[in-house]
Amino acid sequence: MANINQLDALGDPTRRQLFERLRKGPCSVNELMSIVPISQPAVSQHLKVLRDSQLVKVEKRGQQRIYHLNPIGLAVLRSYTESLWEDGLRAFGEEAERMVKLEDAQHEATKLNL
Amino acid sequence: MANINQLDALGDPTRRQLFERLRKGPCSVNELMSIVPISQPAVSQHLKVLRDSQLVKVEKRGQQRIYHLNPIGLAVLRSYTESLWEDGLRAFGEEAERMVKLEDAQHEATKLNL
DNA sequence: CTGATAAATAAGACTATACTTATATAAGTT
DNA sequence: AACTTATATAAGTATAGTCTTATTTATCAG
Repeated sequence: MANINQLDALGDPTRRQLFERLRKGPCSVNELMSIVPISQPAVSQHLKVLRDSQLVKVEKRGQQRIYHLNPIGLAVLRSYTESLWEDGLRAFGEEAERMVKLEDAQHEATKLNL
Repeated sequence: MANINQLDALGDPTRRQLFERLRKGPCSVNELMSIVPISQPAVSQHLKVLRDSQLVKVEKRGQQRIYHLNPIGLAVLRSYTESLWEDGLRAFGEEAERMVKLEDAQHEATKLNL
């Protein structure tokens, strides 16, 4: 199974908060610090995890680091959930089929009880 | 921000293994135990997390519990990554726009250097 | 009813990981 | 060059969360 460590990266609430901020647009570490009640190093560590998962990338602007969404990780995650959804549809289809059969059976049963 | 704890649920590798098995079709706890090198209670605990996130649901069959994918959680996760992808496209679009501008500028510069 | 099998829950141990403080790097300012 | 601002890295601590063993609940077979 491939590297779906985007899920690991998003598996932490604090990291999700940072990530959710980045969804709205690029942001410096300094600004990211202000939206989460932890120290600067902690923020940097979270950002490293997000970077490693390619959900996010950095751009150097002077002494600042501007964080952005990284389409690569987003694409991986999307294609994963997309294929997952297909499996779900299949599963749900089978379920629906069984439910239909059950309904039919009940319908037959009902007719017999007339 | 809504309840995206599907991401918490999938933020653990062992849990992902179990979940990946369930993608292929329904499965009893007993069978799930065999694909992961941990005790039965540990498996049950993971399944509880997956259930709570609605990624998975149980069907009682005699003394067995058959686990299935649950379309609800899959749908939530999918719609989340879908909107995420849109944000990514927007971000990538802006980036592309900037790159185009940069190319234009370089093109102009090149022309000036003729 | 007794015993066996399947799974869940309880409680505590162990571990991974999210924090902290301290320090390093690197760019900008005077 | 010395000082400040912005971020990253290092190393150790604290804690959340993943395990374990023991026990409970529930269903089936004799």
